[in-house]
Amino acid sequence: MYEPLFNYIERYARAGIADGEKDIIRSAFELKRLSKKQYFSEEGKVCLYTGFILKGAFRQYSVDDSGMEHILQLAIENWWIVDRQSYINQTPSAYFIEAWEDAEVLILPRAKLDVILTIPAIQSMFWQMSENNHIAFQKRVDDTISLNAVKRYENFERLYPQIVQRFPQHQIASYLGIARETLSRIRRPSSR
Amino acid sequence: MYEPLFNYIERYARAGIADGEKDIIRSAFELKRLSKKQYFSEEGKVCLYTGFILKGAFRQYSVDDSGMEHILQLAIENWWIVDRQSYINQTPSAYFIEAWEDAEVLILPRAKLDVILTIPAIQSMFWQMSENNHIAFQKRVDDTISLNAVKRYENFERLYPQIVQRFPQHQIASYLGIARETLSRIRRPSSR
DNA sequence: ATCCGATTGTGACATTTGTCATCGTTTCAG
DNA sequence: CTGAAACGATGACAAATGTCACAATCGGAT
Repeated sequence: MYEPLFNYIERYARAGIADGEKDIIRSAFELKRLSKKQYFSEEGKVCLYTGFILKGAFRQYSVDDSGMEHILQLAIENWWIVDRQSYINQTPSAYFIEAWEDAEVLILPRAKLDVILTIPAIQSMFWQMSENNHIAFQKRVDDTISLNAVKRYENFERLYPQIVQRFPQHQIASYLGIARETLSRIRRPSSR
Repeated sequence: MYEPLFNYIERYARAGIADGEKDIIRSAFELKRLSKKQYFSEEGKVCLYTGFILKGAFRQYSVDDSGMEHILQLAIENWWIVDRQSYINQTPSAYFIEAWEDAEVLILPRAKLDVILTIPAIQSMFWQMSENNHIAFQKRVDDTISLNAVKRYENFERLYPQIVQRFPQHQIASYLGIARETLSRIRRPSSR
């Protein structure tokens, strides 16, 4: 059950994990199952866990004054889900994180974070993650201010083909910051 | 000369720095002066330094196929400038970082990064910075996909009033992902 | 002081994208 | 199996934003 996590850590930390360290990790993470549409965390509540997705798909979104949802992140297997701001500072979250398919997640409570950070491979993995995350967000901002709807979608499709398969179109549209009708038209054969 | 940096570290790390540690920091950072329009780092070249701005203002931007500039970041005193991707991995950068006013920067070569990371306060400051940076980018993405041009500008103006004062309008427009004419119209009295 | 480039403002118009209404299709719980 | 809800497509139109052209203004270098 923990294997995908161990693999992930070793890949990103570019270092092995000792058996003793694996025990620490096993005692820090816990398995949680969520069914479709169940919340991993909610707006107004503290995000209690960092989750490593073993199975399933999630979306993280905010809801504006007019009730419109804006999708900030879509995630599938081997991705992490968490509202860092809320999780780290234990403050109320501005986002919902919702299972979009029945899911299995390894969850890490905030208090256990400091424990596993004593493991060098974990530290180095988190640095790397933080780095990658930064780069991805920077790229997303760059794309959003530079490209029109068509190119943003083509880009997204190229980068995350699996995501496109597993989420409905109107959620992809929301992620890209365009109306669902616009995405529907973009996907129409004539324009591609 | 190093005082603003020490203050910054102590504020973000929420911890003091010992005198010995200050010496390490002093020997890791070096002062660099740049005049207006001088590059701190360039597209295609490795970003050699992380810079802490003592004085002046910088912009980080990419240039697309049609020669259009897209501003990813604007920065002034007490901010950091670096293309993390390029700096960390020592790979060619996709961005230009340019002084927009005559500037003084404390620069940290990549090789010295590991040295100062042995100082706990520095580690903790970098975690915090990384955290804040993540939150800011996440917010920027959220704003960009959720809000129209007027609200994005109002937002920006409220968040970074100093920046608005010190950069020309067309660069603010580029940062916000709108045409300079559009921003000019937004700022026209009638609409506010 | 003066000149030149950078910056800003503005009108006219084009293009992109959003909004609204509606319909057909798919999915899924009971 | 079946009905309701979710999803996706599409036309008509509206609104937002971009593009182009040009004028006005500002600001620094000589």
